[in-house]
Amino acid sequence: MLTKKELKEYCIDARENYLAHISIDCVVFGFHEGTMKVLVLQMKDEGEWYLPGGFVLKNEPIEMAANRILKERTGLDEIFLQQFHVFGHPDRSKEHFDMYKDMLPEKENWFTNRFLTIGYYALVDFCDVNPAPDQFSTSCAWCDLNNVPPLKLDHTLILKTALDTLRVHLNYQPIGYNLMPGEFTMPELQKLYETILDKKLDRRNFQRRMLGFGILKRSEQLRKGGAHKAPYLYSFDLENYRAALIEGFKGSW
Amino acid sequence: MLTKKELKEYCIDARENYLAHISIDCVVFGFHEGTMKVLVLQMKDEGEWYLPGGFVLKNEPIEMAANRILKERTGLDEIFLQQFHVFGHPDRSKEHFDMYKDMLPEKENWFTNRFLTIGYYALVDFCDVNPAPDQFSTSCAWCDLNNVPPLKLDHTLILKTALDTLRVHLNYQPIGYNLMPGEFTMPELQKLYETILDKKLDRRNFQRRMLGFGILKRSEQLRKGGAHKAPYLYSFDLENYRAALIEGFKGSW
DNA sequence: TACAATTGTGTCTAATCTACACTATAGATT
DNA sequence: AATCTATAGTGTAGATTAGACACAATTGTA
Repeated sequence: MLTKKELKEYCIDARENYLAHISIDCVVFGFHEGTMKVLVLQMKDEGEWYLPGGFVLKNEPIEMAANRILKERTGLDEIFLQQFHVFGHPDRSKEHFDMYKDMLPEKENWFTNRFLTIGYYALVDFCDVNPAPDQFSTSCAWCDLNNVPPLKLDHTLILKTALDTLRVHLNYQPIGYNLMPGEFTMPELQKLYETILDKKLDRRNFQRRMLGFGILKRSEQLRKGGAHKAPYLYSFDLENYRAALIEGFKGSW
Repeated sequence: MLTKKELKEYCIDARENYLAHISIDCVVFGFHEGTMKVLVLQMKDEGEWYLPGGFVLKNEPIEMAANRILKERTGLDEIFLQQFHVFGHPDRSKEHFDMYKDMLPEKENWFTNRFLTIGYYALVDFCDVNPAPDQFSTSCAWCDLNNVPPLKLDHTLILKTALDTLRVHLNYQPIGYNLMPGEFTMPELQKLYETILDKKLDRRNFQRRMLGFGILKRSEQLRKGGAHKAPYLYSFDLENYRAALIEGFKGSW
C-alpha cells in the first residue's frame, strides 16, 4: 500500500490529469506452451491480484489510453485491443473504497470515487512481452488461465466476460494472428483454438478448415526437434488475412 | 435552445446528481409495417435530430440509468437493452461544446465537459411505445431506418454501430421476440430478418429454419383480411425460447 | 366461377461437416 | 541398422445442412 504522502500526491496528480469516474481495465491474453495466459499484477502488502488498468487523460481518446496503459505493463506498442464491455455497478469498487477511505478525506481522495471501468481485451505474442509492475504492485506476471487466483474487485467477472467475448469473436476474426508467433505449426494453432473454446477439435477437420480460409502460408521448412514426425511451419498471409477480415469469417465452431 | 436561466439551473442540478463525463445514448429499434424504425428526437430551435440519451445518477447502476432514460422517452419499463460500445473520442462532443460555451462559464457549464457515452440498443414492440420528447426537444418520433436524417454529434456513428451489432447478435439470439407483437405471421417475421440483414431470404427455407429452432408456437387461427391466402399466426414459446437462449443459437445467415 | 396473389409443404442437389482410415516420417529403442 | 512409437499429412464415405425450386391450398376479387 502507498504511504499517506504517496497517496496524497497520487490523488492530486490524478485529479488534475485524469477524467473522473472512468477507468480502464485490460485482460491481456498470451499463448505459450499450449496454454492460455493472462497478465496479472500483485498488490503490494496484501498480495492480492488484479488486472492491469489505469485512467484516461483528460484529452486522450480511450483507445489511446488503453494502449498507453498496456505499453507501460508490457513494453509493447500498438497492441491488438478490443473494447468489450463497461462495468458500471456502483458497488463494484467498494473494496477500494473501504481500503482507502480512512487515509484521505473523501473530497481529495481519488480512490473513494465511483468508477465505471471500460474493459478491453488484448491479444499479444507471449514472447514479446516484458511484464512490468505498476506503482501499486510488486509484480506483473503471466498466469495460467486455468489457474487464475481470485482477483480484486470485479476483475474475475471482467476476465470471464473477456473470455466469453473472445469465444464469440473467434467466429468472426482469425484471432490466432495476434496470439501466435510469426511461425507456428498447425497443431500449435489448433491447441490455441481448443484452449479458447475449451473443447477438443478434430485434428484433420481443423486443418482443412483453417487452410480453407486461405489466410495461411506454408513454409517449406519443418519444425524439427520434436520426438516425432516434423510438422510444417505456417505463417499468416497478411494480404489475404486483411481481405478476409473485411469479408468477415462465417460459421461457428 | 434553453434560456440562460434554464441552462444554469440544469447545470447546477446535473452537477449535483449525475456522474461527470459519462452519458448514455440509446438506439431504440421498432418494427412496423415491414420496416425498421428508430426513435429520434428533434432539437428545439435548430431542428437537428439526435438519439435519446441522458446521464447516470451518482449512485445508479448504468443499466438502470439506460432503463430510466428509455422509460421517460417511451413510457415502457423493463425494455430489452443491450450495451454495445463506448464512444470516447475527446472531440465527439465538440458541437455541443461550441454551442453552449458562450452561455455559461466553463466551470459551471455541464455541457462543455468531455463526455464518454455508453451506447445501448433497445428492441421494443413498436405499438407499445408512447414517444415523449425531453427537455431539449420539441418532438420524439419514430423514423424509418432507411431514411434517418443526419444526426447530431456522433449519433450517426452510434446508430450504425448499433445496427452492425444487431446483425451479429441475430446469430446468437432470436431477436424477433422483442420486436414483434405477441402474435405475428411467418412472412412478417421474415420481413424483420430481411430488414435487419438487408437482404432477401428464401421464404420456404426461412420458415423451415425458424421452425427448426423450436421456439415458435403455431396458433390454430389465421390472419384473415389480407387479399390472399391467410397465413397462420405464431407466437414465441417462452419456455423453449429461454432454453434456446441459454444453449445459444448457432449458425450464421 | 375463374383468377391473382400469396401461403404451406415437399423434394432434389450441392455443399459442408463429421468421423475415421491410411500413409509418411522424425526420433527413440533395440 | 532395423524396428518401434507417436505424431503429422492426406483422403474418403456417410450424415447433415443449405439453397433452389415445384406444386398444391386458400383467400379475396374480377
